[in-house]
Amino acid sequence: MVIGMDEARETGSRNFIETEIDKDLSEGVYDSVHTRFPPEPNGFLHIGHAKSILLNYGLAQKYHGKFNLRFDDTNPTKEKTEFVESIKQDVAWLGADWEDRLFFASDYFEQMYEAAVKLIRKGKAYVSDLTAEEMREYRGTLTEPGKDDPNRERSVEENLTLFEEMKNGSFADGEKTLRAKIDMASPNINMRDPIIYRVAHMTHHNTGDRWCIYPMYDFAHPIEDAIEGITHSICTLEFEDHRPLYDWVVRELEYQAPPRQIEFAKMYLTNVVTGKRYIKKLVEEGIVDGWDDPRLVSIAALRRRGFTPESIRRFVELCGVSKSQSSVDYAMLEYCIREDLKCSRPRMMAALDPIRLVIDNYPEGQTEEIEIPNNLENEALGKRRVPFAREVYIDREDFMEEPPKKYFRLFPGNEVRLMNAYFVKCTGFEKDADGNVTVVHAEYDPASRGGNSPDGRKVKGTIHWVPCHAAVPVTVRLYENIVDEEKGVYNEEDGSLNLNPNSLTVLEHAYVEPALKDAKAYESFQFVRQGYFCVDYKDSKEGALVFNRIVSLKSSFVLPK
RNA sequence: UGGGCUAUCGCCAAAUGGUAAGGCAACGGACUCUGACUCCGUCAUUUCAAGGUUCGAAUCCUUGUAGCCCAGCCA
Repeated sequence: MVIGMDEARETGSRNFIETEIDKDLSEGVYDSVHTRFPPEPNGFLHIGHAKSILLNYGLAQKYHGKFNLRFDDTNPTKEKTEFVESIKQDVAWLGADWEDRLFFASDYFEQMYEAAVKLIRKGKAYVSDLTAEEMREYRGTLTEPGKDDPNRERSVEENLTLFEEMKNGSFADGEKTLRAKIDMASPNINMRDPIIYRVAHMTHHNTGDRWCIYPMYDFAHPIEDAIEGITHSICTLEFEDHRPLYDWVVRELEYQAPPRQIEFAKMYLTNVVTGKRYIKKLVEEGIVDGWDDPRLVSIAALRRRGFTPESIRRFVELCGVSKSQSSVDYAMLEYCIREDLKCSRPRMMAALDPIRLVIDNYPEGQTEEIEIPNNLENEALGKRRVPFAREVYIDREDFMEEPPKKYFRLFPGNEVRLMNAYFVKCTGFEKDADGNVTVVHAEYDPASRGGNSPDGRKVKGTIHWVPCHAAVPVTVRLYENIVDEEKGVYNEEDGSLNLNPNSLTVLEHAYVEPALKDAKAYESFQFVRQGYFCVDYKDSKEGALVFNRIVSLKSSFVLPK
């Protein structure tokens, strides 16, 4: 809750990264904070990236520092320009403002080349002739130390010449590499003379054919950070083992006030898939539309599903930051979108599985307009007028021929309120040959207009309705998580997924209020009664309303089977 | 089995030697023109385990246990 979070701030509760930053600031290591989000443009962003983006951006905000967006595009074999645009769009949508600081690692290739030359001159790097396979053999194993490269003691002059030849295209891919000279016996494999430059004759999305040698991540990243004046280089846990190398690079290159790497645990969510491999499989098998299918958790999918940037920001903040590997309950995300929409969006009526309700004592041909507040908890959202007539659609769930105990919606003889309209009392119903209820009959109390009876009598139930003559027919798509809630995410043994067969439900004959004909007027709305929230028309590919099932039906009345 | 990291409620997560916050979920109850929302209440004598130090330990020490990461010319 907001209160809880404010209290946490007041009591000085901070995450461990803030604690580290406070220390750096008070010790004068840095006098300001500068962070960055450094994606490789090789795919689409998902909820896990949102944590990194918002963490880095949030830190910059909190400390009145700066935040950069930088594409870490040092490997032309994997990167594409199309991803650059989608990533920019997602980062901007989340509200992380990089202002004028959009950078590309590839713009620093010249400086990286110079840095490599500097290392060679210092005797800290050398050109290797080893093949990939030999390299692996020389590296040793987790338990055995590696062996020195036969070229390890090449002269500075020779290394300089060879490296320049590498740059000039004299060698084929894989023929030569540039290695840092550190320690082949280090227990940390990353320190066993890591490769810092490789040859790759390939067109780069940004630099074209200008280069045929490309720096490796471990060499490039600290340089990128240092060039941009990053103070805290925040990354995920798997890079912990790389930190000694990061520090080695900035030390050997003699940067002043070099950046500091701090690692945090990635965000995992229950019942979702983020792995490219699994998503690829789902797409190929036609189970989902693509990477932005609302059942997935890419940023674009969440956007289509109706999540707001605010709800995701809140979610990330609520989850916190730590170094313990953890998996956040999907219910937490649902809570966040509910919280955001609750007071900020109009609440509308709909009949997802409609049956007709005929009010027999309401004059035929008569209509009137009922004024309904858009959101009782937020008067600023105003009111709308909904036409009312003798026949309205109600949801099938709101009527029962033989009600169980404690059912207080419509059943023969019972009186309920049509929301904001009238009290109606059920007088009968009709069935088709198959025994399905087709029409419910009722009589209304004209004195109860607006939803209250002057005689003060109460009804226990209030139900949604839409006028038959003016309702808007729609197709509704209900999305649930693709992964089975009970069985968990996937079988780690064989990599198979436990799919939820109900992840997409299409309702062909639903009706919504007339106001929704002009759907653009409402970015999203709530339809709480049936446990559904929020629609997203704008991004809807087929023009259907997209409902997001985020309130568990378990918490409302469930019809007995 | 070498190195690195992590272990606090079903799920996140605070507490930095001073006597276990908070949120999600769950469960009671009140309220209600959406069985929603809101509100009130319950939910760790104990912090992976066992020892030890201390007036005092989730925090320090010892020994275990479990999980994650690392042997790409990926990031």
